[in-house]
Amino acid sequence: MSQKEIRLRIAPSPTGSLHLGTVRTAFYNYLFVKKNKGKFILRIEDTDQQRNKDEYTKEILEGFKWLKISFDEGPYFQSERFDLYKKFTNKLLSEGKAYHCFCTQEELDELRKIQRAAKVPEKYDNRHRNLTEEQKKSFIEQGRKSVIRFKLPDNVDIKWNDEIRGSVCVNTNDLGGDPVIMRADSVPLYNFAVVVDDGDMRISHVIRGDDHLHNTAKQIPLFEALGFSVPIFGHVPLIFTHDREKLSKRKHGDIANIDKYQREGFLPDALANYLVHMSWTRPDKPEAEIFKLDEIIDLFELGRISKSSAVYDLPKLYWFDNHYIKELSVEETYNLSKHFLEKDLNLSLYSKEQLFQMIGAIQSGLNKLDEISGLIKFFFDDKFDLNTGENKNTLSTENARRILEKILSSLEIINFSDPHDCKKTIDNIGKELGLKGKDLYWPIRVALSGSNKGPDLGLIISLLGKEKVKSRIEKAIAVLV
RNA sequence: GGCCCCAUCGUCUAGCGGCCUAGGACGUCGGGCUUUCAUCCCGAAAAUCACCGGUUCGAUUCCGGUUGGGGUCACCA
Repeated sequence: MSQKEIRLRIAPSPTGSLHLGTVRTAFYNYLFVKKNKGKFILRIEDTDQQRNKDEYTKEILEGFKWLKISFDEGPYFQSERFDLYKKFTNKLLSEGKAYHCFCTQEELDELRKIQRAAKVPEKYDNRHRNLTEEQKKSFIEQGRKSVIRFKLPDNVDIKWNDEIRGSVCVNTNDLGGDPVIMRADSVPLYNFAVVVDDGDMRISHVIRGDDHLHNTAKQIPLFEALGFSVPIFGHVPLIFTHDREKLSKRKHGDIANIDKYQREGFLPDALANYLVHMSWTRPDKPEAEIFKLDEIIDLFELGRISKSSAVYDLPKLYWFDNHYIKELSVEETYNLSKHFLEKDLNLSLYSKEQLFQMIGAIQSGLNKLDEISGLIKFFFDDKFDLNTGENKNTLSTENARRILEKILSSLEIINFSDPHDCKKTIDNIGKELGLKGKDLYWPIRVALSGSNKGPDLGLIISLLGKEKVKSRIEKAIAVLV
């Protein structure tokens, strides 16, 4: 046998924006492709005209771009390949491997009702599998439409060696009866379109979510019936919520969709690292959790992907993101968060250098980039509340008043151009008044920034400048009264 | 309910028969460094390796069962 080309695909459906689980399997696919010098293909599974939306397709494409996942082929759209599905349906039909089923929805519902009452598994009973010509004619004369079903072999164990789970076996009798592969309006159904495409595109490895395990058992006979070679499968564990159920677009849209992470300013490298590391550790040094995708390509093995589902944990994601944010230069951080800053703040108030100083002072505390505005907002306006409990407590002491008044009268001797000088002046004032530490700094902090925590005080004073320091301290003193 | 999958600290995991009185990371708590917060550094608590039987001189590691959790059972994908 000649060496088969390594070809993998990711096949999202535009019935929603890009799902976190899809992204994770995409990363695993990507890693495997790169390691084996294969081709990566993007296919959009848009056969469900009811639920598809163009904007989702756009979001999916943009999502992959943002994540720096690129494809060698595609995107292919299933909606543009209906002729192909039709052709293969006819092939199966002519070979007697598929048949017309004239059942109405009502008949199917009735069947299910009976099965449920009898407490037997609900499945199609293949009743139209061997219709006579007369019966068919009669149905057609009644004006009934027909779908096309695939003849699933009876009572056969479908076995495959899963790259992640090991050997898996499902009996065809537990697959729900002969599956519909094409509707009366010639729209192909998922399990059929997938097999036609995977076969036609010569996909060598199908790495997909665990929830497809039974679909795989359904699809293998289809590959064989169609005359395609069966790809190698690998089923990656699902992502769970803390409630231990699978992360779904509908129920957990707030965390399941990738655009959230894009919008809130997570770094793609952090997301990739977190998602991959969730179920995979490097073999050379498992304790090394921080890695970029490109660093682990050679180390990657599907077999090291954990079999059990992993619970999504935001704090851990934050830790990864914080790590990568700290690796950024101030300028990179500025560029990446510029749209947040421009939206929330009047940037013209400060020079770029001053902005860089602000960012440099708070960068190491960021879990995600959109937190940045909130942390430096006080530089831009004094709309913070001095009357809240903690602020009020800090300001309403006799010492606070002495400090603030002293600063007001010392405005002329402060060298605002240098943070260190600013700090030194404050310390000198402290010495004069016999105050230091919190007693000295907190009232000033609160008066200038509305909080007793934040960046270096000297930096705050320096960047704020004489006028703002003056007005804010006056305002604070007024509150004391 | 049928079928299938899974099972180590709260969470993610290392472990592939003796190195394990189970290691790392996040989180939590305590301490140090800082005027404060964050970062950083140090330390602690945290898993009778779900349970019960085997196999073995020896099981977290192998086998079987039980329990628990999950997935899936469409003319959705």
